[in-house]
Amino acid sequence: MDKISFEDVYAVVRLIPKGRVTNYGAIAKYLSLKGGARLVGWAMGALPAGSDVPAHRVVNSTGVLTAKNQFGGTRMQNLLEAEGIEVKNDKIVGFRKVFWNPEEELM
DNA sequence: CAGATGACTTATG
DNA sequence: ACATAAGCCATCT
Repeated sequence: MDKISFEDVYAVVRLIPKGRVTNYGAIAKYLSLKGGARLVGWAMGALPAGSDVPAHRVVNSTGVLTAKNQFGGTRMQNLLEAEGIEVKNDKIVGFRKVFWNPEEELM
């Protein structure tokens, strides 16, 4: 595939270990989409409900739960806390520590 | 085909 | 530190 598609993004998101999070830019970069962070977000937005894709583990570069609004309330934060991720003020505590870099972990 | 849109990122004032 | 602007790519209208 020359261009990325939903499944490419989903595949990476599915690989995110429990208790870890990543950002759109990292996924985009892993897919060779240097500045295509928006595409990742767009793919997430197209993510059908009931999918086995942990979209709640994907946040923006600052560790803020930008997608919590789309999850519909506190559902996203609840899921993250259930995995051991601390969330304060819609922002992930120690984001740099729980950050999961696909380029480093998957190589 | 051209313009608009988006769960983003980085740089600049 | 907050606000604004520009850059990025796939899809939609």
